[in-house]
Amino acid sequence: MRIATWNVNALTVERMDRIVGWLDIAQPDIVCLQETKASDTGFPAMVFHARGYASVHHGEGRWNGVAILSRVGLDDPVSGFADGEPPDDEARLVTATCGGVRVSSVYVPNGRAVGHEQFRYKLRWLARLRSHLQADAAPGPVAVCGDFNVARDDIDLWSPAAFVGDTHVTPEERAAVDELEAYGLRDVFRERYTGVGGLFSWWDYRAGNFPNHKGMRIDLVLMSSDLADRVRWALIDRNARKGSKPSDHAPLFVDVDPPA
DNA sequence: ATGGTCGCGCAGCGA
Repeated sequence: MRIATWNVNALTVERMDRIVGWLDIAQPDIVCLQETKASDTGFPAMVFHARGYASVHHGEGRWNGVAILSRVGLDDPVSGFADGEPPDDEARLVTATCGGVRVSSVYVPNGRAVGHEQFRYKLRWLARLRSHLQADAAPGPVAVCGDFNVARDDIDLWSPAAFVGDTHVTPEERAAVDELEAYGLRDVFRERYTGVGGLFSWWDYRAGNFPNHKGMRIDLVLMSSDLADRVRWALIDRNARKGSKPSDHAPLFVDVDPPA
């Protein structure tokens, strides 16, 4: 079973062509999308349906927006946090059961600048994600996939010096993701490429950063151990970042023996 | 060269 995550940076016409073309080539079974920037009524569910994918979308229109596509079933969808607290103002989380896996598509707030109100929101949001996972917990494997806007280690940066004092790399942000690992989720891509640098999932559009290999690894697939132990391989599909009108993120996919 | 490019939506902000 192939599980993918991709921050697509809006579902423009050109971007939809890319996504559909990528589905045809990569043949993922489950896809978590972020930054659809679509309303729920504007989400092109029929395009995905025609390719054999059921879908759930949680959107707000101009900004954010997350979705899950699945061709191995899609049940019990939940939009946003399931912790019983007041709903988040922004559409950044959607959860569903696909192929026996409880899958969440997450778009963690960017944080804007260290100390900014949006930075505090980011830290609160990551803490609340853990509460959500605990509240949503049921027996069986879990996969939390998406744009975490956190580079977990300096090896996930093209240049650690370039990010001193910036968001995405602070101890507080990294600790917030470590808390998810303490809860029992594993960064399965990094497990397969221990100590290997230069493996990025996002590149700034500006200044030729992509051809110059100036990127960050901020998109993650976190899996519960029962699933992480069954991973066969993982790949960031850098080819999908090439050419005209790309997203600024590349898709990450993980192949796993399906749960028993 | 301390900027650069996108998307949204029609100015300028957010990433």
